[in-house]
Amino acid sequence: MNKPQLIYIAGPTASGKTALAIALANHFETEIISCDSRQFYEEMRIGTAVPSEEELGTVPHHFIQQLSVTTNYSVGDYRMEALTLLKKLFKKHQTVIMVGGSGLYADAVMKGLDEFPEVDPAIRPQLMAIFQQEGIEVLQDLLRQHDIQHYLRVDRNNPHRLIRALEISLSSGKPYSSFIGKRKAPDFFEAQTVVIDWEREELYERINTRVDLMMDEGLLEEARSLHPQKELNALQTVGYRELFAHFDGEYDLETAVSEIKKNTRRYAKRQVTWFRKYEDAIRFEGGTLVEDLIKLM
RNA sequence: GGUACCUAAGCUCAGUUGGUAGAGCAAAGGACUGAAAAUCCUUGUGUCCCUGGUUCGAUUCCUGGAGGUACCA
Repeated sequence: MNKPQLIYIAGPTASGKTALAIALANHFETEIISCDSRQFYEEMRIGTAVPSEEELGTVPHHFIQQLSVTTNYSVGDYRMEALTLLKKLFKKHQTVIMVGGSGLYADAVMKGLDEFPEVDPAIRPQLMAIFQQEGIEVLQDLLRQHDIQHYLRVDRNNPHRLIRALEISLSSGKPYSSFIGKRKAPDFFEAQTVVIDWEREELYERINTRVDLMMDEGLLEEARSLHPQKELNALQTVGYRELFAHFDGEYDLETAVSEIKKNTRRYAKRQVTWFRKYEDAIRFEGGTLVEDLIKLM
């Protein structure tokens, strides 16, 4: 018997993934799982462009607004839940659609993730305090002591990377690098990626237009209600941060909106970079008829 | 209409005592294993407005012109 198939719809923000995923799900009479790390949070609706009520009504969606912004959630959690769900879905469907712009999350499902030990939650705040008070050199020195191998290959100016490696090394007593390189891709399905490409200029036009639309739909109010929680990880998100800065008096509203547009464009660029490495992906120009793509597959 | 100042990278500007130029921002490229819409790295050739002149050599000095800004009429 053929293995079931996961079709992953990738593409930068505002490329039209949602509509394509729904069209494909209808065609295959199946369901959709999201791998958009911000659409998980129920309090963020407008700024993350979650599918409309109507769209959600047509096809069953999973991992959409199932969490509160106060939840601590990570790729590891997502991967486990997504694989469990996929096993269930594949009992009913030969094909399932995954859609979303968080490349790391998609890769965690399709290519696997290494197993790391639980970390003591007290460690990260301590490391962050060291970083803020004493500078990154201290983190670099610590990593050199605890994991010389990883020290030699990490991006040493990146505090997130240093802190993650250190919290694993310190709480397990074993170097971070001793845990990596063992991951395996899950073998109970085949994955096929579809990447939506746009001319850069056209994509940027779509982004600018969409940000204006979000403002019309009430993004300002949505952000205002989240402002008191602005320190939460889930709220380190384009479209919210800039408005928080506006509420804090850092920008006038007009500047905040143009910053949102700029930061969204930059985000899209990073996504494009990530998706370029998907060598086996089917690529097609944004705006192509969905019917043509279905024929192609 | 007159006077003064300006014209330099996509934008805002620094600079060259005459030897063809560099910052910030924007932008582009890249990395990515539990913070990922996060975080981090790399990248600056452009008729120095046009036209004559002086000079071995002009983006730089001088003449004329165009556009802009301010003030005076």
